[in-house]
Amino acid sequence: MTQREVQQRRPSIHDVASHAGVSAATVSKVLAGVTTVRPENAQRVFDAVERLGYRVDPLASDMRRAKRRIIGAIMPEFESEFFGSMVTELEGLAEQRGYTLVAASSRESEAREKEILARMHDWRVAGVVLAPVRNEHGPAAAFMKANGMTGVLIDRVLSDDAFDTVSADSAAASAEVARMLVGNGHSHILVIGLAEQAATVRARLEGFRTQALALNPSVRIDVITSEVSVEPLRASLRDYFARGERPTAVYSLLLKGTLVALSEFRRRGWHCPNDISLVGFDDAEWMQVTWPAIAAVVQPVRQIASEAMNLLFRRVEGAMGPPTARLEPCQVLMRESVGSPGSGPHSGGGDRQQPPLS
Amino acid sequence: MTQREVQQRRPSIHDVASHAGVSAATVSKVLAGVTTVRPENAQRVFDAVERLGYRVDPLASDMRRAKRRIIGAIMPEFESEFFGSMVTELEGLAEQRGYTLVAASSRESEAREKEILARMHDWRVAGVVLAPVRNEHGPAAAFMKANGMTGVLIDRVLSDDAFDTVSADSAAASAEVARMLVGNGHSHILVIGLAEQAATVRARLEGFRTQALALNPSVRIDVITSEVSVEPLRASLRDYFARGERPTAVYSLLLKGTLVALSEFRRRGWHCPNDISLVGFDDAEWMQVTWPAIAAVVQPVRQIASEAMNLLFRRVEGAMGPPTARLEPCQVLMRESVGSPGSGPHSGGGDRQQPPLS
DNA sequence: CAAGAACGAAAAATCGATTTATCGATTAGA
DNA sequence: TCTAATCGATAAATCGATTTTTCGTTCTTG
Repeated sequence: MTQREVQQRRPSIHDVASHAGVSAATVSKVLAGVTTVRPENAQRVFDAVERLGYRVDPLASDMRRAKRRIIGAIMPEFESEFFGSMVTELEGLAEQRGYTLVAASSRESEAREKEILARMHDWRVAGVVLAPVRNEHGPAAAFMKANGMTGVLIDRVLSDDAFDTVSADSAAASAEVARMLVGNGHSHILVIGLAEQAATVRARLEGFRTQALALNPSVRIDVITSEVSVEPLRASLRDYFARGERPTAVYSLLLKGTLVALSEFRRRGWHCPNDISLVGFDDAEWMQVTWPAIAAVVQPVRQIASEAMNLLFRRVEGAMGPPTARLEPCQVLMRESVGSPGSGPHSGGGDRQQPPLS
Repeated sequence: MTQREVQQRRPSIHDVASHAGVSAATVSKVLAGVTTVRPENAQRVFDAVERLGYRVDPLASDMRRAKRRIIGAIMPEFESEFFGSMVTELEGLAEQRGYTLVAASSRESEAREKEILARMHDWRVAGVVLAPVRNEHGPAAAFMKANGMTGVLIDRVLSDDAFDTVSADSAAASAEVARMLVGNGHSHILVIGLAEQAATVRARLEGFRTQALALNPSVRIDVITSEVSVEPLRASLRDYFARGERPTAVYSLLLKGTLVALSEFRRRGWHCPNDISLVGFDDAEWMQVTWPAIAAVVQPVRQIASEAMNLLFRRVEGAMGPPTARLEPCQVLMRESVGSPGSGPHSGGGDRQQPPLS
C-alpha cells in the first residue's frame, strides 16, 4: 500500500537523496554539475535518478532561484501565419535554453495587453517578448518600464528608449515595392493601411512614398487608412472606387488590407493584373497558389525571433548599455498580381495566362 | 536606501501581514474568502493589499497546492488559422478560470509531442489539451496514461478508452460534401488526403464514400493519400493527372491538400469550376476572397475549444466515469469553386463571371 | 605534533504561498 | 465557580527545490 502511494506521487529530490544515501543538497549539486562532489557519490546519485525516473520540478526549482526560467510572449493574435510561426520559433528558442514560454494573445486590445503583462509580472518571468498592438509607446511598454521588467519589443515598433526592438525593415521593403510598381509604369497608386499610428505602418508608407516620388515626381499616391478595424477600411475603399477613382495599382500595408482589396476587386469584377495590380505587405502560403499569385513582402520571421531572443537573454543575464533597434531585411516577391498599367482587361497576359508546365 | 530596496522587490504576503498587523495565515485566508476572519482585520488586509499593490505569486501559490493551476496545450502547429484560433480560445478559457495556459507546438512530430508532454508533466500541470499529430493511439496518449495525467484529446481523434475526446464531425460534414458534389452531377471524384492513419481523415473519407455511393452507386471515387508530408502527395497528384485521369471534382481532406490541389490546377492551367470543381476540408479567411472563392468545410473551433475545456475541468475537479467522445457539427460552405461537370472551359459561369455588385 | 587550511557533505535557511496544529480568550453549560 | 466548547488568530509545517552555513575529516605546514 505504502509502495503504491510512493509510486503514485512523483519522486522528489529527497527520495533520490535517501536512495543514494546522500543529502538533498548533494543531489542538487550533482545535477547542477558542481565538481566538488566525490565521483563515487555522484555515480550513486545518477543511479538513483535513473532508477526512480526522477526529474527536477521546474516550479519548485524556480521558487528559490532569483531569475525564474520563464519567458512571456504576447502577440496581437495567433490566427495569422506570421504570428503563428513567430510563437513557434520563440517557443523553440526558449526551450533550447531551458526556459518555458508562456504565450498569450492580446487580441488587438491594449487593455488586454496590459492585463496579460501584469499576470506575467505576477509569474515573475525572466523576460517578455512583446509584439504591441499599436506601437512602442503604448501602456504595455510603460507598465514594463514602471515595474522594471526586462523585455524586447518586436514587429510593430521602430525604436525605444528603454527596450531593445526588432522588426522587419518596412521602409526598405516598401521602397523596393515602389521601385517595382513605378518601374512598371504605374503613376497612380493607392496605398491602404490600418492604424496609421503604428510606427511601422507609417514607415512603410513613407518608405514607399519617398522612393516612388524619387523615381517619378509626378506619381499620384492616394492613401486610405482606418484607425479602428478592417470594416471602416473596406467602406472607405468602396467609397473611393465608387467615386470613380481608378488607380492602376494598390499597395496594401498589411495582410488584412490585402484581403479587403481582393474582395473589393471581386465585388467589382476586376482582375489582377489586367484591371489593377496588387502588392501586399506580409506573405501567406495561399498567395502563391491563387490565380493570380499575389506579390508580397515576406517578413523574416526566423531572424526576428532569433534576434529578439538573443537580445532578451543578453539582458536577462544582466547586460547593460543603451537599447538597440534592429531592422531585419525583408524579401519582396514579385508575382503575377503585378503587371503594367494599360494592358487592359482583354489584352491577355493576365490571370488567364497559361503558366509554364514546370 | 532600505526604502528603495523594499520597493525594488515585490511585496510578499508577509509584507502585507506586517502592514496590516496580522499574520500571513490571516492574509491568505482573507484573500481566499474565508469568512471566519473578523471584518475589521479583513478590512485592514484589504487596505494593506491596496497600499502595497500586492498580488499573489502564482508560482509560490501553486507550490503548496495539490493541483497546480496550469493547463498545457499541445498542437501540431500554430501556423494555420485553425490551430491559431484554437490556442487563442483555449487560452481565454483557461484564463477565465484562473489558470495559466502553456502552449507548445509539436511541429507534426510524435517524438517532440512526447518530449513536450514530459516537460508539462514536470510542471505537474493540472491537465493537458492534446491535439495529437496522428491519432489517439500515439505515444503521447500512452505517456499520459502511464503517468496518470488528466487530459482531453482533440481534433485528430475519434474516441479513446482513457481520455475524453472532442473533434469536428468529419464524417457528417464529408457526407454533406458528397451530397453537394454528387447532387451537382459529379460522377468521377478525386479525394486527396494526408496520413490516412489519422482516424479523422479516414472518417472523412468513409463518410464521403458512403454517402456518395448511396446517392449514385456508379460514382467513381479515386483516392490519393500520402503518409509522410505534402510533397509526396503533390508528386502523386501530378502523376495522376499526367496519366490522363480527369475527375470532374476534387475533395481535399485537409487544408494543405487544398493548397496542393490549387497549385496543381494552376500548373496545368485549369480553372475552377469550369475545368474542375474543388472542395476543401477546413476553411481559411482567404478562401472567400480569391477568384473563385473556395468551397470549404468550416470546423467549429469555439465549440471544440469550449467543450474540451469543460470536459477537462470536470476531470480536474475529480469527475470519474467513462470517457466521452464528442463530435461537434461542421458547416459546409458552398462557394464558386463548385459547379456542374461538363460546363467546359468556355461555357462561362466560371471564374470569369461577374459577381453581383452589393 | 598541534594549529590551520582544504575538502566534502550534511544541516539549516530560504523562496512565497497554503494548510494544519496550537493557543489564548471568550462564552456556554454543569 | 469550574470545566468544556467555540472562536479568531498565530505559530509552525509543508510543498520541492537551491543556497548558505556548519561541521567533521583529512591534508599541510611550521
